[in-house]
Amino acid sequence: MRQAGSTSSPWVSRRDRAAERQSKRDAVLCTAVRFFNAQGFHATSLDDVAKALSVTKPTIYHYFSNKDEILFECVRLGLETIRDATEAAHSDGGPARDRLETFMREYALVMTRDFGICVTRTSDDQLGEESRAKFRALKREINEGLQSLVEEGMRDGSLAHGNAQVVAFTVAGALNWIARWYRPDGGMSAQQVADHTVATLIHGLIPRAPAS
Amino acid sequence: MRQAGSTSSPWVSRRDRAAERQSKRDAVLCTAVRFFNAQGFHATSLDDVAKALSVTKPTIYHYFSNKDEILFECVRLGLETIRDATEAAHSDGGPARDRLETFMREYALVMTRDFGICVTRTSDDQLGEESRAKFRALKREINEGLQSLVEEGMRDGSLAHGNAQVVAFTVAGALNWIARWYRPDGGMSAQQVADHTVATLIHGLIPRAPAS
DNA sequence: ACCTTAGGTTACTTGCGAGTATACAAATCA
DNA sequence: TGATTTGTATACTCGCAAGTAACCTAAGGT
Repeated sequence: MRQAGSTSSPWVSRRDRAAERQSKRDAVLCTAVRFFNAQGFHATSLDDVAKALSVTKPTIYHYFSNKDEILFECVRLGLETIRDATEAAHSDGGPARDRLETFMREYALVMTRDFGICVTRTSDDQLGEESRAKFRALKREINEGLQSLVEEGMRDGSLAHGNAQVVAFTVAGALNWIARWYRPDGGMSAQQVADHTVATLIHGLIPRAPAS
Repeated sequence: MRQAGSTSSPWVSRRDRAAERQSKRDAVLCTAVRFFNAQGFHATSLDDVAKALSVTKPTIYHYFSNKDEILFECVRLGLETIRDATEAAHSDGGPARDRLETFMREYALVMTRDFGICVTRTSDDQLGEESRAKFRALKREINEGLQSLVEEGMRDGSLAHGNAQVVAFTVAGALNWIARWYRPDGGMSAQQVADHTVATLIHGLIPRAPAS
């Protein structure tokens, strides 16, 4: 727990205390997201989460102002990872198709992890006013990033022409769905799932060589 | 309301009364599913639904034994349409690829309608014991049907070789996602969305002719 | 005329879980 | 040493919505 506090004196102060607070906050999120994914948000009481951490509910309220905030922080962690990947895909060089592929793989991997799973299981009616707005904004940002990547690829000829919006949603849907069916103990690694799913989307269902 | 009662005598009886009861049941489902889709299941109270129908809550309990049953009937209506389409796709003749394509289009269309939308917004933690089991069974049946169709296509050469399970989930994910983004007033008809999405999945993202 | 059943109402119970008031202990600060 | 801040617990409030009890009315069967 007591991480990187230069000297390991018993007098932990300022920076260290802040770090400890942060790590406890994180612990709440990690525990909460597992419950949310396993039982659903509404079916999870903060007493459940508290008990799993061997504390009581008011302790949780010491780190978060309400249940909404906890859920939002979970989805934020998932979404920001993906958003950062879109940004990387845009600033990198090379043909759009390659950048898209890299992005898709990263996206798929996030969907095999707790916070990513939470994103797809959360619908915005579970969040209050303000969180909902931020949640939607993040999702829109990601979708626009994905769509503009697709458009770029259609323009530079590395992707087949078509309705970029539909293509973007098709990709997003297939990738998001991973969160619903992937099980770590199911014979495939997360990486394999990501690779196969991306390959399916890229190459399509029908054979390449001699179209029927 | 008084439908097809042969003569339109004021003495409605037996069969007609049963039909009327059924139509009221259906009205509850139609109203409820709209609320569920708009606000989420938990955020919808049966008082809301009752008020929208200009009746009171106990009236609803006259047609359904609890809230679970209402939700389950909604998803059942959506899922059974899809399941029937899988069965049709299996019993029809012709190359598997064509049957798969027809099935996908039908699936996509269901996802633009209320009961289909409800299916993807419902996670099984919202249902009680028994309904949950039936819900899962239906979904599994559909997925197995889809997957075996894919396997058949890979065998007869009308579909590209690959991991049939991943392919099935990729298809299901892309199609299910339609329920999350399609808006009837968004410039595309349901049919167009279905066609474009299916085409994207079938042909893949990269161009067919001169692969870069 | 009378009983029964269907469909509906008003008014209630009830339980769960989010969020809070209050108190307490330990450590840091001055 | 005393004051203040931080983290935690115990024990509560409180509102909402699911589900129920009891009652009413009208129509159909006999």
